[in-house]
Amino acid sequence: MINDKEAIRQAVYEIVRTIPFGRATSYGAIAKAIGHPNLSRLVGKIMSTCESATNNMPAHRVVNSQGILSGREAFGSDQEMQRLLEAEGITVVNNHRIQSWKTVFWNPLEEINL
DNA sequence: GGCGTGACTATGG
DNA sequence: ACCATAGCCACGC
Repeated sequence: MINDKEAIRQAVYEIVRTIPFGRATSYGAIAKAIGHPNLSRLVGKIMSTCESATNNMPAHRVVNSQGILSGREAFGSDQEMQRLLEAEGITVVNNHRIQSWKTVFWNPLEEINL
């Protein structure tokens, strides 16, 4: 092992960049996908420091397990995360929760275990 | 090493 | 739907 911390961050970035347009996933799902099912909070931490605006990182497609936009405060403006989601056809109810979350949800494990 | 914090999650009232 | 609680664990002080 070279550097766990860095490896995890890179793995998270890869998964996030793999989320298809118009879909979204959760912190816990990403944590599982990288083999660390208990590190959902760390995934959130990584997203908060990923500089999505300047890093080609669709961090707006990552929400919590209920489809709630728990990270919307980190996008500069209050409605930026919702705006980005709706720009790709995802409806957000009251700047809070993704509508039809069950169908919008994309499981990275399905992509990995093809 | 202790302690508070957090873009978390599951469960229960 | 909302709030509280408990488990979780890296991170920074």
